[in-house]
Amino acid sequence: MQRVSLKFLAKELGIAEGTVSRALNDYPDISDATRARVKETAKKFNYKANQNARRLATGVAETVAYLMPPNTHALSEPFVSQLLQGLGNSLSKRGWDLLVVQASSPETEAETVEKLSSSGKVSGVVISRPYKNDRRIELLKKYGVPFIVHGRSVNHADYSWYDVDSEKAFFDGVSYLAELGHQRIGFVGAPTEYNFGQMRLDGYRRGLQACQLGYDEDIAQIAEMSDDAAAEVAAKMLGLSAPPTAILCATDTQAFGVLAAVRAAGMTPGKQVSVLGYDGLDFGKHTNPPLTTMAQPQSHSGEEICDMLLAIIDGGNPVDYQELRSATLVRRMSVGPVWPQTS
Amino acid sequence: MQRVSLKFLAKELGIAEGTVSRALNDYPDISDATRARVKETAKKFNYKANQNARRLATGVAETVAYLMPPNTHALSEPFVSQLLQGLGNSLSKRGWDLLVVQASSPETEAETVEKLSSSGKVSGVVISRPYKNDRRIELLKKYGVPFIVHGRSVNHADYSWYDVDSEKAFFDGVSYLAELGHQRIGFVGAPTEYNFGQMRLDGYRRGLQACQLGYDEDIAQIAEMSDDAAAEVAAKMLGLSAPPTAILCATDTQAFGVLAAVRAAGMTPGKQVSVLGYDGLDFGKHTNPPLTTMAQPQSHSGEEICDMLLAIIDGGNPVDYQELRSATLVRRMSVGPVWPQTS
DNA sequence: GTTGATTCCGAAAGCGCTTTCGGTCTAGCC
DNA sequence: GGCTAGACCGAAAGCGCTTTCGGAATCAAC
Repeated sequence: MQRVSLKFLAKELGIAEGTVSRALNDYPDISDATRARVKETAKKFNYKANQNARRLATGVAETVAYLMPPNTHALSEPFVSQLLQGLGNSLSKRGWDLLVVQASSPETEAETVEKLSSSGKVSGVVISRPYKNDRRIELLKKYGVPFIVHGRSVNHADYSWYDVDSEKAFFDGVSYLAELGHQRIGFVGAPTEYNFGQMRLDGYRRGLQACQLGYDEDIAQIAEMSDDAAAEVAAKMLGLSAPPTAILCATDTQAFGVLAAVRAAGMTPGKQVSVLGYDGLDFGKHTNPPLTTMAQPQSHSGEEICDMLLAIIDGGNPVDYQELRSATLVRRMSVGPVWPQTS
Repeated sequence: MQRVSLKFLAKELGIAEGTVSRALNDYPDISDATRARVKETAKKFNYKANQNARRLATGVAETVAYLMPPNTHALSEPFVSQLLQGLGNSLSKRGWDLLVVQASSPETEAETVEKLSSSGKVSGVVISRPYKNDRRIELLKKYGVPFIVHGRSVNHADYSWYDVDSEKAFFDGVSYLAELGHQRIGFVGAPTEYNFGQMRLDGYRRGLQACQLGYDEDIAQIAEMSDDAAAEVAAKMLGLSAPPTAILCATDTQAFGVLAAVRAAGMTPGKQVSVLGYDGLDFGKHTNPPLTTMAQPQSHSGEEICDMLLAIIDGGNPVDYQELRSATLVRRMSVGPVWPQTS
């Protein structure tokens, strides 16, 4: 396979390399006639510019990187493929590339970001699920690489982010449960090193206060974001002398585990104890019973994030690109009014 | 931020650019002393080679692309993130990049492959879910780009692939169901334009034959790979005068829908009608009832595929890299012995 | 002290593209 | 018909790195 280069085309057409390049890139100083001629033979020989050369010459990478959260389990991170798809979609429209980068471990995340920033191979990066104080964000700011974070760290005033107001969602979740008569509302939270874990916990606590309910740490526990870990925690709560009548979960995946724990305790979710998830995973339709959950409007988050990032790359001010979406309740079967006391 | 280049380092050290480069790349003709000196100041200034330049110069892209299946729904493609994770993991160990490429539509897939192959930006590509006769595979062969397909097309003798023997799995699945006394075994298949769809159908039919059961197309239907589409098809089967007592599904996602259809018909999956899935999704634990399924050993498929691809890129013969794995049955609750006739 | 082999490094030529700069050629004007 | 403007294109520099080649320096050996 003879690589067809600019030089080749130039020789073929009998004109200069630079002219071919300009013709292909629609420079105004090329006559329509030669432009047409060039484009035609380019197509004829199926010419595709060598991206590495082009990028070296222009200095623009035309690539954005997505930094995968480390050690994710398929079940725990369904949002990743959605996001990726959206990003890839928008990017390809512009002819840009999507690089998926993975740190081998949480410790090397910072280093990974550093390498990414200084290797010149990306024009922007998006990261997910920030910690409360996220090293990666600092690095990205330091290097001046355009970026946007999917989520928010504690101090999120001076960069671009896209997030769902989960604090409010959990606040509302508690209210919703309280309106159904629940007085003992449990919480299975996500690790608070993640800011979203903290925010959801905060929302839960604020909700409790607003409803005049006390916070009891026996029924407000943090669990790893897996179904099994959540199930374990929930089982303990359920075994308490004063068990919760409803349990709010930081993620749907955890809620799946909690559902299992409730059933394992011989009770029916949605009856003796309600469970409310968060994420809005489609899978929730199929659980036993179907999971009531607070859904993130994540259908097009990838596209939106991409557009925001591109805007920043094009010179926009990051601070102008901060989007806060809100979750919506999707009622299925796992939440019901408080069950009459049986004891 | 002053970009620190080779030239910068050279000036800093008072030696030639080429020398710095060779020192960094461990050429044998550099004294230990200068090599050490170079590496030290490189680290000091946090030098990271410009990848575009390096790739242009060496001609090797150090990048592999994963071609995303077009229009996938999160629910239908949980394998994607697993695969991506495995690929990314293995690649990053070698310092390579993972490009995620998406065709905007099935029609443009070929073009996308073409652009990928001739733009020089990838050293290898992996594609998923081939069609029976896959244009992409032909193109990849034509361009001589190392690649490996996750799955197999019909003629798979002369390229590298990694697949699970789903034909056998479905054959076994039928036998398993037959042993439980089922005589009318239905099938909800995947579109047969995909070779895996065809193979699973073939396995099903072969299984039927082996068990001396007739093939009845009323209860062997193809559906799109979504829960809803499968549910619709299953509902029709269940409404037949001679409905199946067990239904085999091409994918777990479809099985979820079938489960729902069975329940909607007022029956209990695993009792009046058994349903058997394929994929082994973790989520199957949480369905109602938990889904019995044939699990792909996909835990490390990404890593394995990556290793195979790298071996080919390093000069291996593609034909030497063909891996056929087998599925294993994971028994949960959705399959049971044939239910006593009620009519 | 000359030679020959070694070791180490500098110089320079690319890789394939972009982009600036200047020059030629035609058209338009008085 | 000379002059100025465009219009259009060729030439060449450069992006940041790799790699080959040859030369200088060092060393050992006779």
